[in-house]
Amino acid sequence: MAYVTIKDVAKRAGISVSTVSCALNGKDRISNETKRLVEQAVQELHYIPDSRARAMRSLSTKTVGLLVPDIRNGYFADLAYAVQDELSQAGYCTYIGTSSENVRQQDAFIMDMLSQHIDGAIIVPQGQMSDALRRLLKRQLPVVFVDRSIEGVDAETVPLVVSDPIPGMRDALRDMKDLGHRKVGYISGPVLGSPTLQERELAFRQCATQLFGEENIFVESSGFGQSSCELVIQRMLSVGVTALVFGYSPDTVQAISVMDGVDGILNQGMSFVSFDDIELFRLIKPQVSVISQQVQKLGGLGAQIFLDMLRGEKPESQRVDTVYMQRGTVQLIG
Amino acid sequence: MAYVTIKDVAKRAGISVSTVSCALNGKDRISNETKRLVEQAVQELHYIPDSRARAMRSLSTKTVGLLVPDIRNGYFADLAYAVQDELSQAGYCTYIGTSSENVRQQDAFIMDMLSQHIDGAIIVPQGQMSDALRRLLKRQLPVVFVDRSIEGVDAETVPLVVSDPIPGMRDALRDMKDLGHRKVGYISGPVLGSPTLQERELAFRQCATQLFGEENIFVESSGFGQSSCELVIQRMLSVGVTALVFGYSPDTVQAISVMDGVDGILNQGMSFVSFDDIELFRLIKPQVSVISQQVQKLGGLGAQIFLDMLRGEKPESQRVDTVYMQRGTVQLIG
DNA sequence: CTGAAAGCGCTTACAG
DNA sequence: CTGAAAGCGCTTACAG
Repeated sequence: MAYVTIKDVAKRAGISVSTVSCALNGKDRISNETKRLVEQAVQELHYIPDSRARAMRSLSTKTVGLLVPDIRNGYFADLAYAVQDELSQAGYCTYIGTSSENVRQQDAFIMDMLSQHIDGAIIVPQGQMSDALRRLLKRQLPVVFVDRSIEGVDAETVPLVVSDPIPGMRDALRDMKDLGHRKVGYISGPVLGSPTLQERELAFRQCATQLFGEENIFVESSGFGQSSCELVIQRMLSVGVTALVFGYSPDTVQAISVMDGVDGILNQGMSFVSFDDIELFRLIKPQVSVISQQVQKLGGLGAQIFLDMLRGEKPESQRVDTVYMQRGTVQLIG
Repeated sequence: MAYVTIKDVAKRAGISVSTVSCALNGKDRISNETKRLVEQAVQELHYIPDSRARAMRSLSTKTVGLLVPDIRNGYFADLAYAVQDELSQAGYCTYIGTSSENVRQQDAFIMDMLSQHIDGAIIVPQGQMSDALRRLLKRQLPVVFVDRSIEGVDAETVPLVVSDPIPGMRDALRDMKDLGHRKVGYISGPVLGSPTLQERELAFRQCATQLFGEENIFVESSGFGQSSCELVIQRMLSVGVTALVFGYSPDTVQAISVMDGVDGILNQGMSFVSFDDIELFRLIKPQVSVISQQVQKLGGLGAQIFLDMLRGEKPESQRVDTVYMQRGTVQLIG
């Protein structure tokens, strides 16, 4: 079945192509009679405008690219959903791509986007600057970074939508203090090259120092591989730490899995809180206390700022407060 | 920054647009010298062909639509990843859309796809036939249904890639029998209007009857809402059922969550197995025994069949065997 | 209020 | 081996 074109509609309605186009796009003053004719022909023929052809003439393609590290990760799936939801309401079609935390794949996706002439992109960058990313940026298209940033990219040109670790961190640590904990630890994840994780660690240092004193806080600056997980926790215990903050949720998942469940950790006398309110943490018993980044909010806000930029407004970076959700894994000491 | 076009490349290389086009697409016999010239100009100018313009002239847009019920569901995220991976290797760009188990949103996405002139679509249909779906099908574009089917759609025109519940079901039930269970139950989920779930229930009835005898199998034909979950299990226990198969993983998740964890169910004296090998089932302790649909395989196969259709081959529906993965939730009776 | 014409960036026969 | 021309489906000034 061949596609119905605007020509077919014009022929059917007995008027010119340009008039049909105007009628369809609400341009000029078209007589009601003509509008009706067009409407009818469109219905009868099941005409669907070719957005590619349309895009070639107008400046906009009404498509935007969304790049996430991995769509299989529940956190990013939530983010993608929120972004797509917001954009589709504004009439934009979202291309979702997965970089697999891998520059090659990221670049391939960006080049694809570029060749599709997307109107802009929302990106969760990973690692550093890359060729394709540089090219995308040079295009001067609206681009927003969400959840993570890249060193050396000017927040003036690429606004950032990331969460502010402080509020959630502070509340979590206060809760620990209220429950009698005196020494607290932090496991920071693969902090190298991730400004977000670096900032998170800094937030811990600040808040914890204030509440517990510098001599009572302990930080393990890197995440752990399969083997060392129990070791790290043992080490923390041996210096008297009784409550832990996990800065990187995959570490938490691993710890839970390796230590024989949440209870395995608690039974050692270690309370804990994790970043990221992922589904797993809500489903297992006891539920894991978290510092939520409010990812739907991050995504929604990212999309909104993006839409603002499309409208020509000056972009402005935004922070979303993290929120501490008290659940079962921070227990009274002793 | 304005886009670099083929004209710019031609000018830079000092040759005509058509020659550049031919050189780029490997058509005709172009002299090596000319090829080099083009190559160089492309490099210098950072030329990226406009795929929309290209698509308008050729028949294909090199894009395909992928519709899943909800990308936030880990199962579909895995599926989407597998499909996208396979298609991108073949040079196709995948639009991923979420229907939210909602016909309106599904139709909006399909109409979008149609207006983008996708080369075809891979769809996890939900509910019944809809207007937009009918239109998509009428376009005679390659379409493949994955994971679910729709009543009244001819498998000749829309091949189906779904899993075969029998192998996994049989092995699961055998395991139960080996461990001493004599009466088994099945909770089927929202079976109405879902041929896949219906078939799954049938598979249970067949296999279980064979192994345990008709009088020893019990089926609750609908999934449960929040409240009745414990009730259903109690009812099963009261008739002597000691092992359960969940046909619909959201039911399992709910049961685990409501019954205070996996142990909450096991402690009542109820062993169980669930369909779908989702991440959660692997992370909690004890791990949940599952009947896996091998979703990556489903997705990959769906994409392959789709690509076959694009090449003009006759489509053929495929089955993927389910696989029973024995883990901790089927215990020795007594 | 309506239509003829030009052009978006590309490809594809068709001459040369 | 290379180039001029037509055309994909649409929109957008510009006349009328």
